[in-house]
Amino acid sequence: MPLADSALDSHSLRIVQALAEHGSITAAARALGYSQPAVSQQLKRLELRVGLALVERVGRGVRLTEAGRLLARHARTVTGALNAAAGDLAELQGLRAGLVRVAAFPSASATIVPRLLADLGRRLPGLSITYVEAEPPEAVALVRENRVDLAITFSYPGDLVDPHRDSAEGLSVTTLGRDEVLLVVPAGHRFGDAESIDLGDLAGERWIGGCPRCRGHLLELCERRGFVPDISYETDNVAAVFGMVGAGIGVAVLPTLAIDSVGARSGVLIRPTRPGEYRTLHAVTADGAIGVPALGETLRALASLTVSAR
Amino acid sequence: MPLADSALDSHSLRIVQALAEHGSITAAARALGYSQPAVSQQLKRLELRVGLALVERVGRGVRLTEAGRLLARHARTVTGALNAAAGDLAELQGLRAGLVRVAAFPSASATIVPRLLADLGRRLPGLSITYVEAEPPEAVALVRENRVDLAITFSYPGDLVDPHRDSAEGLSVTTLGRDEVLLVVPAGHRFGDAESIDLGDLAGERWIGGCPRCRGHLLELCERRGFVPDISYETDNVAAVFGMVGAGIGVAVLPTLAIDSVGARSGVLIRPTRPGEYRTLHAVTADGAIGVPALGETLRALASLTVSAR
DNA sequence: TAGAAACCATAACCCAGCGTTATCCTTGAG
DNA sequence: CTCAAGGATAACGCTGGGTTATGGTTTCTA
Repeated sequence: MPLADSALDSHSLRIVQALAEHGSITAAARALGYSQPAVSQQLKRLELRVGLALVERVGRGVRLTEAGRLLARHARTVTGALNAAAGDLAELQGLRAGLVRVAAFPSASATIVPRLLADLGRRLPGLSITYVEAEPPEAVALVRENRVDLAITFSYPGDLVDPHRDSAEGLSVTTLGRDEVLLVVPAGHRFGDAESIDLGDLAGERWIGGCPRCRGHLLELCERRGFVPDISYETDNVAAVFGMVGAGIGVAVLPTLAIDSVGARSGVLIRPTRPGEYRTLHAVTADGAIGVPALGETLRALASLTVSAR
Repeated sequence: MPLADSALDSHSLRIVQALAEHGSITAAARALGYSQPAVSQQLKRLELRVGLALVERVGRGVRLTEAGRLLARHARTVTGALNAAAGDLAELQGLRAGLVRVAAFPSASATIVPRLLADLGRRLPGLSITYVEAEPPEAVALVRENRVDLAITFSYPGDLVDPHRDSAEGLSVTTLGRDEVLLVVPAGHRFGDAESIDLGDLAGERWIGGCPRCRGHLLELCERRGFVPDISYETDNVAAVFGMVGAGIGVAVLPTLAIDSVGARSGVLIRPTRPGEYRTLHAVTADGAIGVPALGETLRALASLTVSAR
């Protein structure tokens, strides 16, 4: 069969295209969600199949040869055609199934998601929604794997690990709004009467760490204030955080959604930080999927809910 | 990543397209060179990935659903783009490498191929040719696998096994000419003085079978004349056939190329059959590959050689 | 009406492609 | 000169995708 059938395939072309766009094997790998050796080996195998060099070493990097550039140009056509097919299929799927599969992190489960489901239930009774709880990296992976249509995620300023895998390649990421990060201190705390509390003033306190990403953010916040927090306990369980703070074991920072998810608790005070801290909420979908009517409606509903939540 | 990246790939689309073109999973499998379960399972996996039915059972066959037809339409674009890429790459390869890889059956090795190599050597000194001997089915497989650029094959009228695998899908098959099939009888044979010999007149003779395909053809020839040949010996070795015929052990039919490949032999007479019998010679290349200048030149040279060989 | 052929689905099995991690080498920047 | 960035290679494991075997259903033919 022709070269196209035995040597060229869409996956290989996608890799050549990523190399053309990102300039290095390492960057292309990151963009595609593979390791650097994976891309290096794939290119090597493709070169063997087509019988031509596609990349050449230049210094410590590589560049595409003429043959490689030729393939990269064709790759755009091929992936464009595949995306068009996927878009049409997704549209057919959306029209037919009227189904939107949603994933979100735990504190959204008790706050945003119930309101979203209620709102959509009223306005689009024929729409089916499935929901699974997943932290942002896992939720994004589910979108990439087409197991979920919409992921609600969050990111902190300065996050070193991008939940969208260093690149939103193949994803459509929409900012939904900000979720304020607040201090939780025991009732009767010496700064409890303040309208807001400077984090630096809590340098000597013991801290309750939250989820790994929240903890990472806490570390960064405190570092900016010039101290390293003494984290005595770590738990993802928001109610447990409240319990410990209420018992005077330490203080914590929690996002508003997390606080709202367990409701008001006696024995603790909640105060904004000075300056204010926030995390950003995102809606993540697959490229092209937004053309699916059901998903479009869901995103619009979600956006309006999170605007009013600000 | 979008559906295109995780669920849709060119290989899957090629299978959907083959089903659209050939009408059944069995026929699509034949066209693609796979077994029927292989295609059936691929379609099943694709359906799971895209989350839609692509085929539905109708009687003992299947037909494409709306989603399947949608994908088949897109498949034409995708495979067209891949073929364009392959064509450009092959052209670049041909221009650069100046290499043509040839495969042909044994009796061509001693006749057509040396003349081809000599002719091209004179006219295109910069061209490199590699040659491997292979019977037609194997030679065609080498073309399909892109291990060979050009295969010289033959077929007999009524061949039940098509060396091009039931379909020339992905191949370009050019008729080169006819190769007359002749009778080889011992010198002094009772019909040796005749200008040509009716096969029916040799019904009572003992026969020397040739290669499996030649033998198959012999059986068919004789069946048309109303008898079943008594095949005493079977060998692919043309010289051995001559030796046995010369020793009076039996008679044989051999194509002209086979006869020419070992040259004239004493002790045997060579006569045309009445009516004349022929096999057809073909040049087989991959679709699109003919655009490669070096291969184009080789094909032209081959065609002119085999025209003058008629 | 019965048997055979055509077509498809499924199961079990095997293997090669394709990802990973580990590690080393080369190049370039500071 | 040292360290970081980028790439290549090796070893390993896993899974997708092919095979054969086989059974079921449908349709055609005698």
